[in-house]
Amino acid sequence: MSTQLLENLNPAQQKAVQATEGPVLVLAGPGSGKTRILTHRIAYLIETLKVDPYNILAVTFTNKAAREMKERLDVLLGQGRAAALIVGTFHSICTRFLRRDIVHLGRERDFTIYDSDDQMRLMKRVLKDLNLDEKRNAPRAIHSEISRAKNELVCPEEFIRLGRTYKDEVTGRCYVRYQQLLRESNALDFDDLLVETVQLFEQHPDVLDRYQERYRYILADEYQDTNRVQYVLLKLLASKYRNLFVVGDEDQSVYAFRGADIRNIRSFEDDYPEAQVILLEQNYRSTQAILDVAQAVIRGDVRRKHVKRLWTENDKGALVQLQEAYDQDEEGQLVVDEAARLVASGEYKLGDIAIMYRTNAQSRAIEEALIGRGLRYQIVGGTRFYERKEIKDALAYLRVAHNPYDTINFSRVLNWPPRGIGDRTEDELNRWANSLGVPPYVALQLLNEQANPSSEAPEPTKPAPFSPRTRQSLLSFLRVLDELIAAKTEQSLDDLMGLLFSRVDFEEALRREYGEEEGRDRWNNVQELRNVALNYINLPIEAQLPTFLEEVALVADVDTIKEDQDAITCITLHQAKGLEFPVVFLVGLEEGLLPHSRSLDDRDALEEERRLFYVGATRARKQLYLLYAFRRSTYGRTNVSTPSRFLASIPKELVAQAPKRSISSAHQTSMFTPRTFGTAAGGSRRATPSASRTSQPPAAKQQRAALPQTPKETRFFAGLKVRHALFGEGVVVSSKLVDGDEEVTVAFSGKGVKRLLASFANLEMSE
DNA sequence: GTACGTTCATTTTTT
DNA sequence: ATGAACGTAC
Repeated sequence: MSTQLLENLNPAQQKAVQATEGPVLVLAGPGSGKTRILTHRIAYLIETLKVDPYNILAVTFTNKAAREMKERLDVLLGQGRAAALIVGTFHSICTRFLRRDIVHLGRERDFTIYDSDDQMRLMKRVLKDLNLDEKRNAPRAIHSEISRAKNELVCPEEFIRLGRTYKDEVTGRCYVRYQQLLRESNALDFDDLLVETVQLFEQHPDVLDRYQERYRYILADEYQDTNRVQYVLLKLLASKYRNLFVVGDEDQSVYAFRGADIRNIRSFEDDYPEAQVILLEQNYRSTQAILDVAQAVIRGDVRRKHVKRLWTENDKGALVQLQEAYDQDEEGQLVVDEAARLVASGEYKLGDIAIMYRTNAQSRAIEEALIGRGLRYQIVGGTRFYERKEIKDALAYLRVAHNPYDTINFSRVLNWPPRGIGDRTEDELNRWANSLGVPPYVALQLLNEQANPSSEAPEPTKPAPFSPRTRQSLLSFLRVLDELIAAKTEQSLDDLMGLLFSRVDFEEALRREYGEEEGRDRWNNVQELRNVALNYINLPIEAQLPTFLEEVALVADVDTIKEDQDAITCITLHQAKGLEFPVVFLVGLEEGLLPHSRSLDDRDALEEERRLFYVGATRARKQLYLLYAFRRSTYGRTNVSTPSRFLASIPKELVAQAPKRSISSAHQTSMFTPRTFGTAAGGSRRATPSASRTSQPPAAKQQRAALPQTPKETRFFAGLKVRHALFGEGVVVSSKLVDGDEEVTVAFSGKGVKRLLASFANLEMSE
């Protein structure tokens, strides 16, 4: 087995794979087999150093990479040998940790994960709560400030303390409120997943120690793209055994905008003075012609101190093609014609070809050209399946069923489909809930209690400010939610969705909203979601919904690329990182696009754009095409454009500058018959992610509230989350002292409002 | 409260 | 070009 482990690796790669224990930094250029090295290193640890796979943690950049790594390990080691090995992205790994241990931070383990859409809605709610004008304070901008702060591990209090400008002051207040609402909703946003994990480790050394003991060997890919919080995470985990094996390439650092700090990789040797550093400069992927061009571009950065000298034993290969198109439509035409020619020649298949661009918006012209040609394609990114409105709406119901305190998704479905609850009512409900100190869902339960007092009726709360008619609408909504909440523990996810779609009549609602045709398309999409749910049917019922929701939140778009289906891949340069294709078209190589106009006034940003070009070019194995358009329309306006400055750093002899419109080299493509047609936009062309199975961790070990003999003050207060053996999860509405005991009014999810005596009820506090 | 028309701003890249 | 946001009419 060991022989197989090392064969097909060159000496430098072998050296990396067989490095002794301790910190290792592998600086490796594109196409040098980074992923391969990581995989083989893991195999080597297990096979030769006899490390238990259980003690290894590997961080990859995408879930797709994680999946592939596990598959390759199964081949190298034999099926199932590496089953205990943990491989995943920072986000999925941290989620895993938190599901287990977030209770130490006084939080529920069943937290909801907020994606960017949820985050934006939450941000808008924050602005509303703080009476800030959305026009003057762009939610996106404020959110990205907050996100940046989180990635640098700056908490709200510190942010305010450090703030200098008025804008900082506003952002600081938003940050505070934003976190409050997240907590009230029992939700974490993407950034929180990492931040909370760091907090968990910093505040609970015993917990950290447990993880350090478990993960004695840590490996991380794309180390140049780590940001502060990721860096700290790795550092904390690795600080005990110091077996940290990282792989990266400065020249491929393209995520500064989300806080990636190139200094993390540059100062690795300072952090770990005993580190072994291994340099890999041989490229196995691309032809010499392609490498020459890529190198020419990256060397254009005059500030670079040392230039990695990439080399390859591969053939020179075909010259890189450079071509100007008249406009973006012709650009699409040229690409598609050439792609069709390549396929017709029999040399390549559709799946060998990728079209890469800087911005998602560019995909449209390409897509139209592909449809026109009838070539099968897949677009990675853009409007993702899970970001379609109808999908988000369906998911929103499920997420509220899972976690009724999720304010944002609650608002989302409150009046969808329209049920007579307008903005006015929503505001009123929120205000009323705020004044009671409970989430809106609990406010609805109280409203119900006021309307139909039960036998154990708690004392009347502050009367709700709704007209009878509005109240009816609100209560019928509550009934829908409660039915779903009741069903989630008794029915499979598939049945739960069935109930949702019939009870809410999704099909009808979509038809009403979008008309016959589009309504049907969207309804089909929703049903596709139900198909995805079938992947979870073998899990225990109580694990199906949470697992499904978690995986839906964490799939990245690049994870959904299908290789088994022969199709051209359209993808942004960022997402293309780590991938390779025999044929690559880089389109839109113009000033303002690559480099992007937003980067023009910042040297660092500009150099990042250059690296982006480099990343794109080095994805190609055999053939690289560079295209730009003479004029391009953006937002309906057309402008004359200039070729990208990066093209200027490529020596003329390295490219074949095709005369205008000659890439297509005529229409001798009649032999070519398209096999399938890409589905037109709006349909469900997008791949649905296949879901892997993970079992849900066992139930939380809750802290039990110790009851004093004779309470002098209430231990429970409004808004506190509690658990009851019979009624399950609930939120305290009020509490008061009665005859030396404490009488607590609690609104239980799906079970209504109950009045309980603290001494008998055995309420467990969650925070 | 909803439906429909008008205006207006909007696009960098992502887990 | 597209879609969100706002106003007016029902």
